[in-house]
Amino acid sequence: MVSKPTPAVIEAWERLVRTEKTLLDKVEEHLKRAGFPPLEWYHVLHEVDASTKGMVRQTEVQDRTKLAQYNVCRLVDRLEREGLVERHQCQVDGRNNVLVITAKGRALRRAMWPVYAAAIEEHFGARLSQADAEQLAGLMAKLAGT
Amino acid sequence: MVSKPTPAVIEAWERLVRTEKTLLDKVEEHLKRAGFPPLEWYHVLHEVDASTKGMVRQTEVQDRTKLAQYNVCRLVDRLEREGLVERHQCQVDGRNNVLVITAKGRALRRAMWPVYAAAIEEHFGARLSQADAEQLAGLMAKLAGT
DNA sequence: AGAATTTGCTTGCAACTGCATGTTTTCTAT
DNA sequence: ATAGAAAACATGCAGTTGCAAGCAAATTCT
Repeated sequence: MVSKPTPAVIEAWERLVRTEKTLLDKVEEHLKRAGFPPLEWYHVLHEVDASTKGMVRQTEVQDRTKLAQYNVCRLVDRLEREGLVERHQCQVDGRNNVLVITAKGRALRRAMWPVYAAAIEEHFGARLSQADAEQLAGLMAKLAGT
Repeated sequence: MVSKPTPAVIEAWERLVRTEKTLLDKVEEHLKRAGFPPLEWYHVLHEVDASTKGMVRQTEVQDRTKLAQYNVCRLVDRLEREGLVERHQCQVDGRNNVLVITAKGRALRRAMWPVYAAAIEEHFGARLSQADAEQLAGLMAKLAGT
């Protein structure tokens, strides 16, 4: 049986939802002002770039970015069209796509990071102590289970 | 000058973004399964219903939901089309719209709440202690400034 | 007062998302 | 070995969002 949320929980939820949206908007705005594509592009490029030898299965990206399957599919379409990643069929399991980041893709990711990082720091990091950051990470970990 | 985010800050940021998205998806899914409209509808109805005499200026809704202006405009279009709110021109300042919730709108909001609340509790509240919830609210407050 | 600016809201168009479904490849159970 | 189920990806269509531009009421400045 599921009981009702306490007022403190509701309060925390509302703040979480509102604050996170505001932060994302601000970060997106930084990227846009710098002439870069949306945050999701970065996240996908990051996943591909960060994984072994710059290749991942598409489904892996899905899991890690929490994007819907069809959104990853179409986002990869766009990335591919821009020459930022390549899509190959997996040799081992023919159902999978293997994504490979290109030099251009890696360059874009590298160029975006300083802007992204500065935005994170300005709107997020600068307002938190080290302990705060760890606390927040801990709370998110609690929320992320199953 | 803006310095770079520390690893702890980056970690917290990534977890925040990913976890929040996951939670929102889960909550949305609950509403959908119960045959209700999206969360944003609830949020807007909530703002209108919760304010004095069930009316607010549209711009107020914008501020409180953090939705873009054109999104509020079009979301209100849909709510109006469904007979959930009414849009009137403000007597005092002709630029403003005043939103008035209808009986139907109020009823929908009331019907949605138990489902929404249960989802919040299941995926969020149940994983946090009272102290956790307060801590999280506190952290969000720090992040929400200016 | 009259022009210029600001504020609040709307809208055409293009891009993106969600839903439902389809296709192909692999896995499972008999 | 084979039928049935599942996993991974793609896609047509309708609905939603973002951008840029627009309009109208109020405020500010000269």
